[in-house]
Amino acid sequence: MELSERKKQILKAVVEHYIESAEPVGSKLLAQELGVSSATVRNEFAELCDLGFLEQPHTSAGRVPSPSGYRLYVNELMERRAVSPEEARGIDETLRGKLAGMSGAMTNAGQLVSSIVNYPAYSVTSGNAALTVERFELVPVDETSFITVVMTGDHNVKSQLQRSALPFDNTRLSDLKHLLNTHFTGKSRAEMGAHLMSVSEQLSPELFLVLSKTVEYAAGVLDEAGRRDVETTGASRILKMPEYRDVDRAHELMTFLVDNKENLPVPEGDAKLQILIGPENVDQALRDTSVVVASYDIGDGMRGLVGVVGPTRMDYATVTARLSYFAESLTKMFGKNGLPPAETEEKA
Amino acid sequence: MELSERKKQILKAVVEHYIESAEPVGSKLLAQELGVSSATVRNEFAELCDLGFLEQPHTSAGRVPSPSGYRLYVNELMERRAVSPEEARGIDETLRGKLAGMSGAMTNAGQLVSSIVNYPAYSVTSGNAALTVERFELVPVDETSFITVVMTGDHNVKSQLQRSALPFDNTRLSDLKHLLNTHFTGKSRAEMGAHLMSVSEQLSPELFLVLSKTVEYAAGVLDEAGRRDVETTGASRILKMPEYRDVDRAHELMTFLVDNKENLPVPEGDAKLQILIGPENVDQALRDTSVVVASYDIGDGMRGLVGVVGPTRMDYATVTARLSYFAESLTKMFGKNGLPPAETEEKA
DNA sequence: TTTAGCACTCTTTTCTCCTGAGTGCTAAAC
DNA sequence: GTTTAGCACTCAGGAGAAAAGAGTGCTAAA
Repeated sequence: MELSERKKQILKAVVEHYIESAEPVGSKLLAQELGVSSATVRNEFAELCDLGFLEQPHTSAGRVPSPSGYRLYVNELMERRAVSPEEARGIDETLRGKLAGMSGAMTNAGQLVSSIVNYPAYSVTSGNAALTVERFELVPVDETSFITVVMTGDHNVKSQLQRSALPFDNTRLSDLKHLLNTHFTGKSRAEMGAHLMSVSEQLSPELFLVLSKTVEYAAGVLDEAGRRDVETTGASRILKMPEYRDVDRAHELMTFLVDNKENLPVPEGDAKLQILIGPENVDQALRDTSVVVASYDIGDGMRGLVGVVGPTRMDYATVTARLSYFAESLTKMFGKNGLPPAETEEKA
Repeated sequence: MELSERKKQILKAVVEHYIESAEPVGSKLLAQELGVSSATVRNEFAELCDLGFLEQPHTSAGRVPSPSGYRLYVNELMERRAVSPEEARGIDETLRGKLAGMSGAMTNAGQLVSSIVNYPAYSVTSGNAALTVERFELVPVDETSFITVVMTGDHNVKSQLQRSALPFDNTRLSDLKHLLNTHFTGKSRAEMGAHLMSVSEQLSPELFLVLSKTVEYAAGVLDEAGRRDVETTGASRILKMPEYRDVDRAHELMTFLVDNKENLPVPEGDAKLQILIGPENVDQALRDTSVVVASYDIGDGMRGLVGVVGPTRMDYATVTARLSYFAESLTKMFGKNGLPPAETEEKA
C-alpha cells in the first residue's frame, strides 16, 4: 500500500528532526510545521507506528524512526542532493592535502573520509590475488650481495637487497636471472613454490638457496599485493554522539572497528554506493549502526572501497552526497595519473 | 628527610591498593594488614598528606597517592621485578606472531605493546634525517620506461617504474645513471635540489625532465626514511578504566592520542626506560596520565621507541617489567638479523 | 607512641514527589 | 469522513530529603 502524501511528509520530517536533535519528535512541533493540529499529526503518527515506520521509546514520548522508516526515507523521501560548492571545495582541499602529504605522513582514504563526514570510516583495498611476477631483475652491488627487483603484473616494482654466502660473478647472476625470468614469471604463488621444488635437484645447493630466497621474496611481494587490507579511522568520533554517551556501548563499537574490521560490509555486486541500515547489517555488532559504503575505480578494473559507520540516526543525505563525491574524485584521480594505491614494506 | 620504614610501607600499600581498585584506601584496611590500629594508620596518613605524598579526594574519604607519592613509589618502593615466565612466554608469542604476520598484516611495535600491557601504546621510529643515496640503478624495461632503483646509505632499497616521453636507448640510460651516481649520491635533499639546478642547462630539456623526476623520487625516498613516525594504538582500552567512565575525558585523551601523537614524550638522553607521572608530562593533555616509554636498538646506532599511556594509577611494576622485556627482545631481534624497521610506498 | 572512643563530615543511595512533555481517546466541528 | 479541541493518563527526569556508610580528626587514656 502506498503511503499518503502527508504521511510521507510527516515521516520525512520525523527522520530529519531526529537526525538533527537525537530527541524523539513530538506531534506539536510537526503540527506547527504542517499547518494542521497536533491531534491530526498524532493520528498519522499512530498509523505510521502500525505500519512499522515509526517507534515510541515509551508511551509518553515522541516518535523515532524505525529501521524501515529510515529505509523508506533513504529510498524515496530523502533529497539526493549533490555536495554544495563549499563542501566540494572542502573535500577537494582534503584530497589535495593528501597528495601534498603523500610523500609525508601515510594517509589512507578512510582517514580522509572520516574527516570529511565526521563519522568513523574505513577503507578497503582489495588486493589482486591473481597477480603474478612479470619480470625479475638482479642488480649486482658487490661480490656477495645484489638487488632483487620484482616487477608485478600491475607494473608495480618492489626491490630488496639480498646477501648471499657465496660470491657472485656477473655470469652467475645473469644465469640466475634467466632462470627466474623463464620459470617464475606469470606464475601464482603456489606454482612458484612447486617449480622451486622441481628445479631444486638441478642446481647446486648454494645456488638453490639464493634462488629460493629470491622466489620467497617475490612470493611475499605477491602476498602483500594480493592481501585485502582494511583500515579504520576516526572511531573516537562516536564519543561525541549522544547514542554513545554510554561508555560500554562506545567501547563495544570501537573494539569492533579495530578488531573486526575485516567484517565491515562491502557493497553487493558492483554498486557504486550502498546504504545498510541497522539490522540490515549481518554482523551482530553493527545491528544498531548504519553503514554507507562507496566504491571507486583504481584502474585495471580494480576497485577500492570507502565506508562510513555511524548510528542509525546518521545524516544520510550529507554522508551519501559527500561520500559519492569523494569516491568520484578518487576515481578521476586514479584515471588521470594512476596514483599509488598501496603501502608496502621493504627488506634491507 | 627520610621517611620512616612504616611510612614507606604504608605509602607502598596505598599505592598498590589504589592501583588495584581505583578506590581511595582507608585506614581500616591497612591497619589489618600492618597489625596496628586504624588510628595509628590515620596518624601516619595525616603526616604523609602533610608531606605531599598522599591526597584526600574529600574530607571523609580514604587516601589516594599524589603524583609525588607515585614518584616515590616508582623510585624507591616498587619491586622492580622481571617478567614472570608466563609473561615472557606471552610476549615471545606475540613477537613471533608479529614475525609470522610480517608479510601479512602490517603490525607495528605499538600495537604489540598495547596488547601486552593492556593500555594504549605508541611507537616512534625516528627517521635518519642524514640519510643519503648510496647508489642509483636504472633497469630498462622497454623503450619508454625503466625502473629506478635507489639504494640508501642504510642499505635499504626502493624502486619505481618510470615512464618517459622520449624513447631511451641503453647508452642514454647508462649516461643518465652515470650522471646520477656521480652527482647525486652522498648528498642531502637540499644539495640534490641545488645540484639539479646547476646541471639543468647542460642537458637537453627532455633528459633534464627525466633526470629531475628521478631525483625527485630519490628525494621522496629520503624524506620518507628521514621522517619521524609516531603511531598510536589501543586508545579504546581506556574506556574500560574507571577514570575514563566520563566520555568527555575519554574523548579528550583519545583525540590527543590520535591528533597530537607527535607530542608524546620521548625519553631524555639515552635512557632505556623513562617513567613520566602526571604533571611531570609537559603536555597539558597528559597532565593526569602517566607515560612509560622504552627504547630499543635498531642497529646502526639507531633507536626505536615504544611507550605506554595510562592513568596515573597505572600498574607501573607490570608495565615497566613487560615493556623492558619487550624492548630488550626487539633489540635482540634487530641485532640478530637486521629486521625491516619501516613501511614505505612505491609508485607504479 | 599507640589505641580506643566518639562526634563529625561528606558521598552515595534510595525514596518520594513533582513537573512537563507527549500521548490516546472521545466527542464535537467542518 | 476528516479534522480538531479537550481531557485524562503515562512516563522520564529532576529536585529534595532522608538514611546509610565509610572514613576522618581529635582527645584522652593505656
